[in-house]
Amino acid sequence: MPRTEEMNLRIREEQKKHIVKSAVRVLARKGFQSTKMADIAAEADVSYGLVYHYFSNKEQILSELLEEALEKGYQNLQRALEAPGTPWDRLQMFITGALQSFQEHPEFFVVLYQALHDEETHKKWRERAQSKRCLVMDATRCLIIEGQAAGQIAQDDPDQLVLILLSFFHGLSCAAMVREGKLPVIDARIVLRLFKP
Amino acid sequence: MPRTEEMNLRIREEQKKHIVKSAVRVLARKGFQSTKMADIAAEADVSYGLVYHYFSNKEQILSELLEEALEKGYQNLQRALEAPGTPWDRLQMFITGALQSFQEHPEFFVVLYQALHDEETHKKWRERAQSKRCLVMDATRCLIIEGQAAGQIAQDDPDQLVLILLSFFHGLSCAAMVREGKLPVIDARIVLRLFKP
Amino acid sequence: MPRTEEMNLRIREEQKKHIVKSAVRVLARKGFQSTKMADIAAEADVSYGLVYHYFSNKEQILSELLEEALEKGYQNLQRALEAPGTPWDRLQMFITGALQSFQEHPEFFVVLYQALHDEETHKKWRERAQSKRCLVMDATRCLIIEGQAAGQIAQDDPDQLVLILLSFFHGLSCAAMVREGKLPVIDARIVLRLFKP
Amino acid sequence: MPRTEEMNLRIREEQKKHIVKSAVRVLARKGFQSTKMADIAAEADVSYGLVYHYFSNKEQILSELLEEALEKGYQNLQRALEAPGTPWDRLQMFITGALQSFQEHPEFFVVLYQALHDEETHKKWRERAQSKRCLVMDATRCLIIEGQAAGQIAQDDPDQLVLILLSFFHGLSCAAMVREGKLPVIDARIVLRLFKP
DNA sequence: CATGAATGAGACTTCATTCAT
DNA sequence: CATGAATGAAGTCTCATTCAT
Repeated sequence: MPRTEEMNLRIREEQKKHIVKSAVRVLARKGFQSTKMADIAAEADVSYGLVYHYFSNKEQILSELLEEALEKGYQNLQRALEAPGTPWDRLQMFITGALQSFQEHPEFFVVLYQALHDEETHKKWRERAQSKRCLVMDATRCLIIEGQAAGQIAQDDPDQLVLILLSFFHGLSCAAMVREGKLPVIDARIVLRLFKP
Repeated sequence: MPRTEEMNLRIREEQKKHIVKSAVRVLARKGFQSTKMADIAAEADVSYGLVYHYFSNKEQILSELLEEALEKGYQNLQRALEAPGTPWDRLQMFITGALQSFQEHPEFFVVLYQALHDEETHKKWRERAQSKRCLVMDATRCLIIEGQAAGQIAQDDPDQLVLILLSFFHGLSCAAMVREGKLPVIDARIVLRLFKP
Repeated sequence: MPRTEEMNLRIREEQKKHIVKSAVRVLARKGFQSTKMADIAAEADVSYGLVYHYFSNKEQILSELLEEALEKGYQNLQRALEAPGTPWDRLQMFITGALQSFQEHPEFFVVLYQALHDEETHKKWRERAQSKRCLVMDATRCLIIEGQAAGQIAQDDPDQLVLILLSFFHGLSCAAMVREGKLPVIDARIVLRLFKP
Repeated sequence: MPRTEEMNLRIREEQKKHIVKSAVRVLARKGFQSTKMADIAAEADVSYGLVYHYFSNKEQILSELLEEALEKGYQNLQRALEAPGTPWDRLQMFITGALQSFQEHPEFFVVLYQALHDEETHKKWRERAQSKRCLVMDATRCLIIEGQAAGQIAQDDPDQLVLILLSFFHGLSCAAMVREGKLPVIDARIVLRLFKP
């Protein structure tokens, strides 16, 4: 009895997801250049020939993965921005959500930061990552300015505040990656003090 | 008549320094794996053969460079710890000094963070970098605890405070690297708010 | 459906053997240093990438090849030593067998002699080759001494007799290599005159 | 006071000789390909720049050295051939002289044999070495035939006798090279038994 | 769908050779 | 005459990718 079309489709779907999930772990640990196709295949416990069944090349894997990561990174901000409540409430929501994301999936963010900073990343992806980052920075700046207008946030240079917050996020996801699980859970209230008037 | 012994020595000395200085720039931009020897040679404007005249291989360059970076990274902390004044004063000094270092030589710190996190870095160097990082974390934690005892620093979990500060430093040096010069100068007073009781 | 496990194994087995067989020919002609991986690949009529699929580096090929050569070189002596008959009979058997080996597979012996004499050979292999040579020398010396006691072999210094015989073998295999086929077949009786009382 | 012309000349002469003498030792130990210019310079205890003062390149050193070696190798045979006495006397003289040469300067002969057998040697030199070897073989064969006619030498195939003798010489010089000094001195009378009727 | 044998571009590294001093 | 800094061609080796089964 031959496999049904549908079964094949489901197998494809699952294998692809499985490979991406494995890839993101290795990529976060080693970086794009250092990660060999064989590493990804080994982590996914499949032959490297199979990886080429599902992805046309190494870059393709990074692409799919970054797409997902960008999505993840933005969702949280969106949710916070669109939430009801004062600017302070929304800032708090953003930070809390971000902290949780980093704790849960540092790999995605580490890969994202690599793509953002590594000169070797294909231009197309670096630019997409950078433009997304700009969006995040702008949105965060707006939120801060709004909060300052409402007297809820300290009257410092918003650019500095944004830079401090996002730099902290970057460093935190790297730390979470290396010492997975052995990291203290960060209390959002401490971070929020940065913004206290 | 051959070149004098002394002249040769000076040439060697200067070329080596020149190559390391060039290397740190490229390495910070591209990462160890992505950086080709040809890239380093091109940045230093010498033939790649010459690079091998002075360093036995790529790893050797990283070694010399990390040695220097570890030194740089630690000096600032040492100075702050040994300074007179209250714990708060010393914390302020440490943060101010660190912010300045990142502004001036982000390359060194970025390479250092790469070595710290990249699984591909030769074990010897990853371990040295990690043990130095532990020293920095411990010293910072002590300073914080002292400050808390003196009532100058918020009574939060010192581990969290340390992690937040160092993560921020990491992210900041990466940001400084990518957008050299186009970054707002961070006011230490904002960062210090993290520690305000 | 993937190739069966067994087929892959057989392919591996055969390709490895094929490459070693090709390698020994080139190595005997050019020597280890002068033999490029490309030469070996060309002789085996495969890409040089494939050579690395089966051997981790050039040295590894030499290793496997020397292992085989040492085996070959010793077998003949063993057979002769363990044969029934007078010492003279056994000496005759040894010489006859050796002459035939050199005629048939001079390559192996030439490579072996290179490893023995060339300072560049990895120490491990030079030592193994030398210790095997010592075994051969010792065994031959014993045989000679036994023959002398039996009055069948001339009463000369056994060390000289051994040295003469083995030196001749060495030179002969080199000559056989260079002028493959165009060499007169050596009559063992002439060589045996060296040992006539 | 500047150096006189004559002094310069003598210095040149001596340095050249010194470098060739050093080169032949290293070349015999390592082979042409494996011998780096730096090795030769180190053995001669001069800078490698100086080697290029005296020789235009590596091949040139080999050339001068082979010229000398060919000379050495032929002289002995010439002397023996032209000596008075029976063919047997002359054969004895040849063998005795050869044995002594190998004892004293195995390096030259080893390098000569390398050039003879190594496919990588510049064609010109391989051909010169081979044609000289042919001369030696021919002369030896003549001597043997003459001896056979006189009833002094065994009535075996002269080609085999020549091959055996020269193969032995080759092997012996290699052995002498490796274990310089620790070799028993070969008694020509044993070797002469090969030719006894 | 799945495997791993096979290929070759490209990076690392060595070392003969040139040249300024 | 003498030195060693500087260069780049050529070889070793890695690994992304193709393809037969």
